Amino acid sequence: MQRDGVTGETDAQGSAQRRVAAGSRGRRRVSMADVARRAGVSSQTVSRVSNGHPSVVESTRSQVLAAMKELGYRPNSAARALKSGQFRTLGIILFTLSTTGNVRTLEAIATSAAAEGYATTLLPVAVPTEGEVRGAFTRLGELAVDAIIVIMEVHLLDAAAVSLPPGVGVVVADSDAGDRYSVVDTDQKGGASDAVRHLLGLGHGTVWHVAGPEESYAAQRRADAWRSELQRAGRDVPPMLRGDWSAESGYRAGLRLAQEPGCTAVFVANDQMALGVLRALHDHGRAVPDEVSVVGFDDIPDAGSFIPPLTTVHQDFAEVGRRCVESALRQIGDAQGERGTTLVPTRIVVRESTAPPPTA
Amino acid sequence: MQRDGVTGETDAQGSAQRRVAAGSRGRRRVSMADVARRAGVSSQTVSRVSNGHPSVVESTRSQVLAAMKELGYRPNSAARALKSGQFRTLGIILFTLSTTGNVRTLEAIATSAAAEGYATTLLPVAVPTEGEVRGAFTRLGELAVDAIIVIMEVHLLDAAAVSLPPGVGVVVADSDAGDRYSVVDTDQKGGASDAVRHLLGLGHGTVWHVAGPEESYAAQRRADAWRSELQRAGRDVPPMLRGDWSAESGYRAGLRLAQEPGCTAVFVANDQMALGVLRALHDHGRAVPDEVSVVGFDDIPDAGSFIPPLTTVHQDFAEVGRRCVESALRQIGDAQGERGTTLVPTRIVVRESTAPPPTA
DNA sequence: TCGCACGATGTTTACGTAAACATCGCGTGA
DNA sequence: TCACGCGATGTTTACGTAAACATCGTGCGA
Repeated sequence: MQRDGVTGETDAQGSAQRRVAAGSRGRRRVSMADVARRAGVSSQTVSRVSNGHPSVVESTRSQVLAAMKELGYRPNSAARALKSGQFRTLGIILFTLSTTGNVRTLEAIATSAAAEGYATTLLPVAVPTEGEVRGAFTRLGELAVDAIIVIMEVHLLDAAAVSLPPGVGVVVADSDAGDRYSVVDTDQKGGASDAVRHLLGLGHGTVWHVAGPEESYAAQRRADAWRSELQRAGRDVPPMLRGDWSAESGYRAGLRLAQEPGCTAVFVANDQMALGVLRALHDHGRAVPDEVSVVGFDDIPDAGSFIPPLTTVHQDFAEVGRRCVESALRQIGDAQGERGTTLVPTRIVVRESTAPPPTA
Repeated sequence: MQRDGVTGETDAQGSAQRRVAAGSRGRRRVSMADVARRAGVSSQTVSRVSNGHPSVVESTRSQVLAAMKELGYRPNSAARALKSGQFRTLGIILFTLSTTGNVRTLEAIATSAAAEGYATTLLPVAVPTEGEVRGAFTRLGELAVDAIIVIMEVHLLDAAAVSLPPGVGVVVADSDAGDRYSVVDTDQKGGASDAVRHLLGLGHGTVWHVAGPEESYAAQRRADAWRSELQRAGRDVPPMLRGDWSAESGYRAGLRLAQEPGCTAVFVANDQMALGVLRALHDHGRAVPDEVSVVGFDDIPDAGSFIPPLTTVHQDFAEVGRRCVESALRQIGDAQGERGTTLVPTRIVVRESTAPPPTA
């Protein structure tokens, strides 16, 4: 067939047209048709080779492969997506990359997604107002994504949910969201309880708490666990201090703790704030861990290099990311993905910032 | 026209077909044709409204808009990309999100890109071997991106460059790359020189250096600037120590520095390592800044919360990100984007880790 | 008053791929 | 020996959009 005169003529026409279509600047990308022509097969055969379809005889396959290589063929993902209705892309919506947790989770998501042949599209939302989020989702809806992973507080998601494109799965990381979405979360409660129990186990009478910002669900749950663990043990619950996750806010909280003579143990809701607390205690001559014990949360890479190395609750962000991708892909496959919550366990890492209380 | 009997019949047929096409699961997305039918116009008119084309009369426009809203129409970006040849997406290739610089740069890129209506696709490369990088680029080539921003050492890029899809612009952040690519970089040399001059200006006889890993171009340039600044001032150049950017490696370097009685000033190539150095000095009773002054590089958010707050060289990652996007978009527009290097200035932030040397 | 220009809208077509269906030829069993 | 089946390959078509071109009507100048 490839030597048929009529076909030859059609080819010539095709090329001419194409040259025109390509316009004045830059050459058009190589398409299946080009490869097909070069290899002397139909474009459908090229498609089959490209997708590893079994019913292509070896000799044909290698011929096509050679033509692809020669011409530098690369499949056009837009066309593929248009035809198949799948983009092989996950959208990630988040507020900020300034917390370690988000970054690590994102990294794990991107890595696992890549392993599954999925790309990861980022959609940062600068200011967490409802309007902003809604805008982000609208854009995501138009965006080429098969599923969306949300790394943020879900109550902001609520207002935006209406504009979620139907048929796109949503996974929420590290938030509540209960029944409406699939959720992958760290076991905040377990981790916080472990931290408090560790301190009580060392003999401290009670444990103070520097919490994260009010609007953070994670912060809230860590605080709740701290409170109920103390109550269960029948201890006094000291007033709760609040920070905004930053080391600076931790420093401010630490200044107040340094004035409290009765304070011998602190559970800080994240490592960055713990860094600030350590500095405040140090600045006011309160020795850690000899006078005051400090426990953080997250186990960021630097935690082992704090002064002193920080005892903290390790979060497995990588696992969270992996589970998010897993759940997202399952939703893509299933259409009606399950809605459950997956809890990723934590573990406490004991370093040098905790010790028994000073014998009074 | 919209009340024509034949047209009505066509409508009915269309719907039936559509239902079949949608298959058993989930409904097909609303297309321009659906909106057109509902609004009683041609799909081309819908396209015009969708793209804000001027020659649509107001009454028609609002009719179409209403139909879009009613039907929940969302443009199909795959089709749009196929037709226009543009994805409105930037691809980011990087090794790791574990360094602050990469994360901040990425964040700025994503934000600026979003502001320009571009999405950002992440392509992490787990292990920085040549093979890995090549794979990443191959995938990026198939990926739906209009330009690529590379955040990594360029010598690894070299091997991979061959598989770069033609016509896709490349911007390299924070590396060399000279003439082949457009480069946006922080003024490493200026920043490092400032750090050394600051210490010499305080009266220190010379300055030690804890460098980053050998294969890092940034580390190399910071070390070069340190050396040449000392030489220019006619000072001794102490042996250089090396870390791998981590706080832990900084600690190890700090242990060695603590043994050097003559060492009164250290320039550390990044803040994380500086954190480790601070702890090592602290552990060995060397007071900072009274006995030893320490300067970092990066100005990570926590730097002000170190013990003591760290004097460091501030990098404007946000600006780097912004410039990267700017350059990438220019390349998309131009086809032949320029190849120059853009330098983003640094500034030294003086905190409490530096002071004049102890009077011997 | 007639024709032409221009604005608004409709029709056709192509983008690159892959599913669905069609065809062709060869081997095998009755 | 012939028909049938099946594997390999080709042909047709549709995905949703937007550029290019076609058409229609209206208003204005000669």
